[in-house]
Amino acid sequence: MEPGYNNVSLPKSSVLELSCKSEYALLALTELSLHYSKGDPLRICQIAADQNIPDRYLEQLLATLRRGGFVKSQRGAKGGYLLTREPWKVTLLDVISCIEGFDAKSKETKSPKSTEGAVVADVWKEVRQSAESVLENYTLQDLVDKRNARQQVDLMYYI
Amino acid sequence: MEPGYNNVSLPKSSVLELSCKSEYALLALTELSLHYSKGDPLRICQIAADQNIPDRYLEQLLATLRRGGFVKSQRGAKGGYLLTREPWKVTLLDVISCIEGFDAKSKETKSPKSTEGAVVADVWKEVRQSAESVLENYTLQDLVDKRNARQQVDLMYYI
DNA sequence: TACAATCCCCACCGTGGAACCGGGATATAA
DNA sequence: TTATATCCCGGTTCCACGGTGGGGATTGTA
Repeated sequence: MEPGYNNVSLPKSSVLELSCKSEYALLALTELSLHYSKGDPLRICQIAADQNIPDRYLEQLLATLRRGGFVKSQRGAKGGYLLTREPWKVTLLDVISCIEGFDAKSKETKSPKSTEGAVVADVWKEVRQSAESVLENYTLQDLVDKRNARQQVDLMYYI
Repeated sequence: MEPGYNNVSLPKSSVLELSCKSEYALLALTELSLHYSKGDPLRICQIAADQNIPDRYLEQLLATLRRGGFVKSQRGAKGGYLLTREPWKVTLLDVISCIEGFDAKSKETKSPKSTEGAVVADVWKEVRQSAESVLENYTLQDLVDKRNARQQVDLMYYI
């Protein structure tokens, strides 16, 4: 058998964690959401500096988000990025699906041959759906709101 | 900044998937659960053949499970592996935590510096807990039961 | 005691993704 | 035209995963 993956119901993957990539993307989109009411674009290096993200890496992620229709870009001087949708209309699942690219991945259940394999695959599916339902219940606006609430608390502790 | 990981609340890793490793481990433990009432051990190559798992790889996983206290081994001729606990007392979360080794990982929240980082980290945590709660609600015995139920159905379709 | 069966341990390899970095082309405002 | 941005293509490093190999230790059985 060739190296790589054996015939199981799983594609590749690893642990039950969300990637740094997705976190960066959400941080950037939060920043853009905060800036949404004003119509001027935000530069990559601006977002990167504010959120402490390597700018060249962020560039790639924003490109993915642009292809996914979450942001639009304006090139040239005074250019940058803008949200295309209202922050309260974008769920975290939307974003993460785009970044991790598992839209095209929902078809790979691979028909596990053993009965046990199918049973485990069912559990896997349930776990994933449970995680996705959490992500589906938050929008970018929620992140902004949580951020503001937390800053209030931080401020109170500071005084 | 040196290459590798930037300072975010996430460790490494990737998507919301469970690994092949964990699936193999659960399949093997299901097999051992089926055999639990009889007291004789199961050989690695036996489990591997039944579940279609590469035996040399399964050996490593069983070693991990042994160190985790889920199975015990009997060496020498007529040796093999046995469950140490009753199948209904072992949750899938127990097993997967052992295999993926994220018991020692719950401390690495890395104190994200930005408020937004903390907000995203909260969501991450919630997602993880949601996934874990699903895994916590199933035991090895449940896998056996689901397997038997599914085999009934398969049999009906066969007739 | 010899021997075969079986687990044990350590080391290795290939692949693919994550997280970056660089350089040059292109578009745009001033 | 020039400074400022994004765009695009590529490369690099690191590491976990999936899998393989070899030799050693242990144990039942003849």
